[in-house]
Order: sequence, then structure tokens, then C-alpha cells
Amino acid sequence: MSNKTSPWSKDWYKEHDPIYIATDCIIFGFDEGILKLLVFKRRVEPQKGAYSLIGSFVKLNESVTDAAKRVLEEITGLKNVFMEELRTYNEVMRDPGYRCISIGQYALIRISDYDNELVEKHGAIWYPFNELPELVLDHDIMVKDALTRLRRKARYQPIGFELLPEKFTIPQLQNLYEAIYQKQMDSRNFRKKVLSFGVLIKLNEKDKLSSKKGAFLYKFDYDKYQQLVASGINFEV
Amino acid sequence: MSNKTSPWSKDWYKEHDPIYIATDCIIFGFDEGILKLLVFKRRVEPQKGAYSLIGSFVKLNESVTDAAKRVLEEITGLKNVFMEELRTYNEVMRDPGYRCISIGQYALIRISDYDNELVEKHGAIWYPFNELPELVLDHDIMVKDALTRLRRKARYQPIGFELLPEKFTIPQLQNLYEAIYQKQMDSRNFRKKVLSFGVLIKLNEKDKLSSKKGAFLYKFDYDKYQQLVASGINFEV
DNA sequence: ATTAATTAACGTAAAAAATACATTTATTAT
DNA sequence: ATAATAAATGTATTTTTTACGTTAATTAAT
Repeated sequence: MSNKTSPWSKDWYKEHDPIYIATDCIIFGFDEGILKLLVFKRRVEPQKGAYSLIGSFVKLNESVTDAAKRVLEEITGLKNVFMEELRTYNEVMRDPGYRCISIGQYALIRISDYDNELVEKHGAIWYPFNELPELVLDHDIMVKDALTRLRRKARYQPIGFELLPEKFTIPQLQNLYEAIYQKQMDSRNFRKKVLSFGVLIKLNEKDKLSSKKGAFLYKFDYDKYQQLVASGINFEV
Repeated sequence: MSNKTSPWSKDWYKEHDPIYIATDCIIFGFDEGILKLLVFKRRVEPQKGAYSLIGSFVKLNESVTDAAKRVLEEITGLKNVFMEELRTYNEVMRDPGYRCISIGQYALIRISDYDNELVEKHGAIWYPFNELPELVLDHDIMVKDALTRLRRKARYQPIGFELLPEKFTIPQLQNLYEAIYQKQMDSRNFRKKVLSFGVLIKLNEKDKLSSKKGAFLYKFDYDKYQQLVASGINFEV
């Protein structure tokens, strides 16, 4: 640190340049068997009609997470989304208006929990991940980075927790993993593997929406999951 | 994003609060078989004598990485250190002076490449990782986070590249991994595993410093390493 | 010149994990 | 009663990981 002036004095700060800080949200959802992303369609100029991520400036008296939660609640009506920091986007010229650093944050959510009318009323759209339009600024890069992170995260955390409804079937869970990794998996091996973690509780109910036989519903054993994460388990499938 | 004013116009920015942005560097080194961290001992009040990480404010016309490189070169004389972003530390009250977000960045370096006199002249010290003093602000947390990240990183990248001298022996590489993971490994299995990656080139020279028999020196095959990283290999040992 | 000391180098067998692969089962609609 | 549909299940093979003891090369001391 510079030591021309005493750190932690007002004067010391005045020697430096404050910068605008924004946060952009990369929100993954899973619905109807496909991975989706929450995007925002601009309704005013400039760039009217262009798509972007949902974002906001960070205020002096709020943390970055709080800023993201604020804008997300505004647009989707959902509170308590667990946001995780991705990385900063801090290139000097990334924003044509003014020097602005954006902190990317991502989350996985259950689309079914949302108030979809509210989402659409605010101009936000759940877009199938495979058909995403081009996004403004460096938002495409943010999305690419988030997918990479999501794949890595899935290796040490059972992400189904966050993306699936409370009760889900094993074929649904497999769909999710296939969507994230973009590849087919063997259903026998998949089932064997996920059950071996011992964090799934089989319920006495079936979901009959996708087959005549119906598939048993499961839920996560949250306590057991916490123990396993603490022990450093690898949840890779 | 707020749409009271057109984004990317000067006025739009003026509605928001700029914030001070700093970067703090968590620099790991490996020397004499032990993992070390570069820390800075404050020579002026307040907190004279306290230890901190090396850091700097980010200027309007420099990227966060450039800011870190600038301060690192100043203190250690080393240019071109490859810094990687850890995460942001953005709690509203983390800094008692003023709202300031710090972006933690970490690097692994070869201590032998450094100008140690320069390091000490600037009041920096290579501290054995296991004997670290308490650090100011939230720097202790940054260090803890960086070690976690380093361990994770080691799973998909051969970090020896960055921490060891150009020529190194397999026992030295094992020491490094034992230091990072804080556990003993079996030398036969370790050797087998690291050689199986196919990124080590055996040289016709021995290092006789640590044994009478001497150990063969190796170097990394950088091209092959790049290929393997691209293919998503797991370098876990 | 011989011996003692020191760390490097090496291979194999057993256990565990990952993979490949096909049939039967429960249910609904006709 | 039958056809249609997706769910559920097991086993053999291959690959990976783990556990473990002996010999080899060199230097320093005698």
C-alpha cells in the first residue's frame, strides 16, 4: 500500500480514484428438462431490443450480494436467492460510458418457485441456454464463465438441491446433469452413482407425468449432504 | 439495470456511488521444502508493526491485474507474475476508513527467481505458511481462501510449473504437494502418478543437494501440458 | 579401499471404482 | 386383453487406486 499518508485516514482515500461498481447476475434455471438463463430485454434506447443480464450498481451502503438480491427481487419477486460470486470484469475499457467494474454473480434456481408473470412484466425472460441471443458488453463472456463454473461446482456439490423442486425423480436429476454437461449418461450407472452418495431419501410417491409406470420421487437429506461436503466428498457423476 | 436515465450516458453514472477499489496479493512461494507467503510489515502508524498482505488501490486507467503487478514489481522486483483473481471482499464495514472493496489475487512464484534484498528493503518478508502472524483487516480470511483455492487448483493444473524452479526433482515436487495438502504421500505412487501425466521431461542431470545418490532433474513439457489442460484432465495426485 | 550412511528409484498384487451393456416391471390407454 | 411407455435393476470387464519392501547410486568416514 502507498504510505504517503496514513492509511485509514480520510485524506489517504482522497488520493485515490473511486470507481463505479456494478453487479451482473447469471441466473440458471431448470424447467421442462432444459437449462435456462434469465435475461433482460432492453426496452429503451440505446440498444433498445438488445439482451443483457440483469444487473445493478452497488450502493455505498450495501454489499455486492445485497445489490444483486435487490435487483433480482425487483425483477423476479424472489427473495433469498443464494448468489455466488463468479469473478470481476474489470478491463479498463469494458464499459463505453465510464470506468466501471462489474462483479459477476451466479445462482441456480427452481423456476417453478418463481412468479413468472412478474418476471415477464419487468421485461425479463427465461431463455433456453442452447438458444441464447447475443448479449451486450461482455455479458456473453460472463455466461460462458458461469457455465464453466457450474460444471466445476457440480463436481463437489450436489447442485440438484438448488435447481430441482423439493421432490424430484432420478430421471429428472439425470436430465439436469445431462443438460449441464451436454452429454448423455447411462441411466443404470447414473442411478447407482447418485444413490451411492447416500443423500437421497426415497419417498412413497410417484411422479406420473413423464411415464405410465411413474418414477419414484426423492428428496435430499440436507444434514447428510452438509456432512459429506464438509468431509470433502467428490460428487462427480 | 436502472432505467431512469439512459445507460452509458454520463448522467446515468452520476446517479450512482463510486467506491474505492483495492487489490491485495496473496503470494505463495516454495523454498527449502516449505510453503511460504509474502507478507508486509507496516513501518508507520497506525498499526505500526502489524502484518498485512501487499496491496494497492486500483487506478482509473489500470486493470486490477495491472495494479497488482505494479505493486508487486515495486516490492519484489519481479515482473510478469501471473496473478489469478481469488474473489472480492466487499462487506460494507470491512475497512474502517471508507467503503472500499478489495479484489484478492493470488500467485504462485519461484522464490529463487526473486531479488530477496529488494523484498526486504521494502519491508516484505517471506513467511513460512505454518507460522503466519495475524494479519490486518480481513487479510487472514483472504489467505485461508487462497489456500483452499490453491488446493482445488492443484487438482486440474500442474502447479509445480509455477512454484518450482525450471529444473526440479520428483522428490521436490512431492514435497510441494505435501506442503500444499499438509499430508504425507507414498513416494512410489506419487512418482507413478505424476509421470503418468506425460508432462515431465527427464534430464540427464542430477541434483545432489539432498542426497548422496542424487535425484534426476526434470522439466515440464509446456506444450503437452497445454494440450492436457485443454482436454480437461484431472491432475490430482 | 572398504564400509556406513543416505535418499532415489522401482514393481506387483489386492482392492475399489468406473464402465459397458439388455431385460423385466408397473402403469395407462386402447 | 393388449400395446405402449418409461422406470428399475445386475453383472462382468476394465481401469484406477492403494498398500507395501528392496535394491541402487553416491559420498564421507575410516
